[in-house]
Amino acid sequence: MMPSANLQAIQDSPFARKLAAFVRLAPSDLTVMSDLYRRRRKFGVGVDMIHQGQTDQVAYVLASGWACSYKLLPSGTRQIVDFQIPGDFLGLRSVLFRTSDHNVEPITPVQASEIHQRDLLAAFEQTPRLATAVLWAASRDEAMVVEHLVDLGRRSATERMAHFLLELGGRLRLVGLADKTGYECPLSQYLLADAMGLSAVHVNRVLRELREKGLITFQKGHVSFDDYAAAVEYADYDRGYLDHDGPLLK
Amino acid sequence: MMPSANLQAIQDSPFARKLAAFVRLAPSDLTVMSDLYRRRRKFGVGVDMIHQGQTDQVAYVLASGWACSYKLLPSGTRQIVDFQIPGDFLGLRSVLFRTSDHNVEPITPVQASEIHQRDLLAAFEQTPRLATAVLWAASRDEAMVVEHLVDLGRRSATERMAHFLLELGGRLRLVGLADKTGYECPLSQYLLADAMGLSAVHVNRVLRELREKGLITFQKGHVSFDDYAAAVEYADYDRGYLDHDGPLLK
DNA sequence: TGAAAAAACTGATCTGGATCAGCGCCACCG
DNA sequence: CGGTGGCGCTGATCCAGATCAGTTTTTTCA
Repeated sequence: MMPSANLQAIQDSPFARKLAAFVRLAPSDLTVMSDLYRRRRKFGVGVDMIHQGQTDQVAYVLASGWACSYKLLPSGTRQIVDFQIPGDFLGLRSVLFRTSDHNVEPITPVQASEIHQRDLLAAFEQTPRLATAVLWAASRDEAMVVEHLVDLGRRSATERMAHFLLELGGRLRLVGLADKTGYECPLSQYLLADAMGLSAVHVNRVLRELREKGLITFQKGHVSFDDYAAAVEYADYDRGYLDHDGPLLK
Repeated sequence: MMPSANLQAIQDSPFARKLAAFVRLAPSDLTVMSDLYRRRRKFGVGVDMIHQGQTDQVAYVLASGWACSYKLLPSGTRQIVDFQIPGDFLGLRSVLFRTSDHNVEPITPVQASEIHQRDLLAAFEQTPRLATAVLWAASRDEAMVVEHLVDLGRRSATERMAHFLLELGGRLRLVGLADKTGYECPLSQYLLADAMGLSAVHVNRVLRELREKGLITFQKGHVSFDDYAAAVEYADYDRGYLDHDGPLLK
């Protein structure tokens, strides 16, 4: 039997907090999650966690730290597809489906729980609610990639940045790492540039513009929403799929 | 018992051809697919097949015709996220996961088979191979969305167009609607513009450039590869995840 | 079969963001 | 404690692609 202190610990983990936003988790779900969560690993900055072509049947759940998934181009530039924050799955696709076609790299030192395919599938059989929650989370992550695509295709650099910072805030809020006023953010302007399809120089100017517009300030590793409502309006940010209160499925 | 003429018909369908590229399908798989494939519907151009916020537990497999999924922006512009061609699933996400967050619109008159959630899940239970094949196909579609994101973020308009036309060719080849020399393509320059994040005017110039470079010609609804190898090189097109011969899983 | 609408195409001009070249400010560390 | 490399920041210049304003060709359909 699991000691209840342990159960409390898993309940407070970013992973559980995030899934709890999608379904109401029973104590038995938490026990299963706690088992999944056991095998901890650390990654230093600059050490790829997953690289292109890798076919391992292993995924991770981020416990702490930030990472990013990206694709390299022959020109030497890269496109960051998504950032991973605590509670996020990483390599879920390569476990459920096929081989990975992009790299994942830590941005800060990372602690992550290694999850093997068979353990995940076994857990899904034990608690279908967990499977539902994980698939919903995966589904949300994909919706964000689509939103990111719209960003790159049809929004101006400044709208794009505002949209991105709002979305990141929504995700962090889900795991208790942000509130309505702002959040800590370890992303350099170079990383932002690689994600937004901009040059680092222009990222700097765009951040200045958002600050001068009185919408969002990003300085010294901290993002603050100076006028949340106006920023939402400006960026055409649809909070529906991220900002909601309480589990969607009771 | 299913008459073998019928079995032949389903085997020649784009849906079966596509899945057969991922797994070797047994006759029993084909029988199950044929059942799924039964409920045919037609859609005229301009009639949305799926629209934002819809929560129906229904998906389609395109039997003939082309469609596109897109998101509208308040500015009135739109971003096309992906095109659907015969054999493609459409709304699979909304069936497996949650509500749809984008619109799907036919580009040409479309024939599609309606597939209900319970039928799909029942089919998966009967033939796990089918489930594997469908999930692999879904996985490939997502890889394409990521590739599209890289297009928009980090490739020039001309590279982007070349990459897109090559990728489309690869997809069409999988269902027997293209060969190495080219394919029929009903996309207007306006549609291309909405997909590539460009203006229609610029799409026109980009197509001219590709023609003058001797790489790809797109005229009168027909795409032809004038120098396939050079185009692949120019566009940094990774054929790995699309162009392969024979099923990946024997 | 002829008019109207849609699509392809073109030239001229403008602009958002890239690129180039640099400065100042830490944090690290030998 | 002086050097060095990373990061934030700035001004000047350039260019890919948008926008504007059409003309021509093709398709549609009454």
